[in-house]
Amino acid sequence: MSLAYALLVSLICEPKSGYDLAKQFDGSVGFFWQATHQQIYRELTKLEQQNWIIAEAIAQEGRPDKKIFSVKDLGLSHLKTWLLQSSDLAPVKDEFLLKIYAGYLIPEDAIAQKIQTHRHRHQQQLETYQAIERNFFSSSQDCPKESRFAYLTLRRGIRFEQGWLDWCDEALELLATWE
Amino acid sequence: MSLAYALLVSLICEPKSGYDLAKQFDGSVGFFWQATHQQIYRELTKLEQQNWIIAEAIAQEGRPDKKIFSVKDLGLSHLKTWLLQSSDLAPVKDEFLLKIYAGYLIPEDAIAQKIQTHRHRHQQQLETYQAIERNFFSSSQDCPKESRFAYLTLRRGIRFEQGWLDWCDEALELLATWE
DNA sequence: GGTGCCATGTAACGAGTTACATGATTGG
DNA sequence: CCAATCATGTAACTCGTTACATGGCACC
Repeated sequence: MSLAYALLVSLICEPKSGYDLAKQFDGSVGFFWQATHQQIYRELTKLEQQNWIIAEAIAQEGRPDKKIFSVKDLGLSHLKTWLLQSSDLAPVKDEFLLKIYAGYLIPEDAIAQKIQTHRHRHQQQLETYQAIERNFFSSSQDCPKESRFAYLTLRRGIRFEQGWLDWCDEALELLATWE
Repeated sequence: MSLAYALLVSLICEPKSGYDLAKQFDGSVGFFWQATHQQIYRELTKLEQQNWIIAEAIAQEGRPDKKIFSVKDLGLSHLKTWLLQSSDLAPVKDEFLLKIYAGYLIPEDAIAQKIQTHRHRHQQQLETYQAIERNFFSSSQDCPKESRFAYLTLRRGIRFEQGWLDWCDEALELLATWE
């Protein structure tokens, strides 16, 4: 269900095709919602049937036609209703933590290695977020109105990654003292 | 796929029934992996067929029979192999962040209200985790060997919730200065 | 007498994944 | 010439959710 709303949010910013949506789900909205292109096409078909969005076929030279989707009034009003509803906390589903939990079953240096690798990946993700912060939100003061809320979510991303780094350091330290 | 391993991890600690597993998925393993009882029963049937686990029927007076599952050698070796494999970062899938991102579509005080509610829920979750820390891991020094890795995951939970609280405070402050 | 716990299960559906398919264009 | 990008789609599958079903026991 949320996928539909994620698509609407993205289409409101700017009408685009299924292909564009699939790509965009690597950045911005993609930082907190993911979908494959098959899921997206399926959902778009449904939304068009329900009259929440409308497609406009754009002929292109030397490439396949594009179907550009825009949000209709019906879609927008459903989206606003949904935005006002309260949402439960997102459940944590983390394979890595499951592996740590069962860590006593494998050698201790394998665990430390795992945490190191994990730390490195979060480090990289943090750098990605920080680059966005530098490029688009140089000063939180003069943040343009439209992107203020996007900035809030970016701040969450940065804190999230930093939190992981801190945990990795603590975990490695604890492991060392326990040896 | 991970569900199977989550079940194995729990069954290794202590053999139990599908019903017990479903309940237990509220605590401990349930903090980072969830499943409904139907998913669990379905998966247990499959694991038994694959010879990864074995069931023992326990007759009970005045209640339905119990089927207690234990992990077999085949299951344990598969689990260990899996534990050593590296895992990707868990994708963030968060409806709340999606709503914040689209926050410019609804009144600003509704957003602040949302963040307040959200903060309160994370506050409660944090207290749950802290209670566990106080009761079972009074001092990280004398943490019993078996629960050391569980303690690491608990520390992650605590940091995660604290991180949300900090973000909520920052977000509310930013909203106030922007008004 | 109704609600809730114990314990297991079926059925149907919706969401998400993986593989396959097409066909033209651009770049190394 | 091969791979990648653009752009859309079908098919088959697994994973996850919701509803329904049974049947005895304990508690208020």
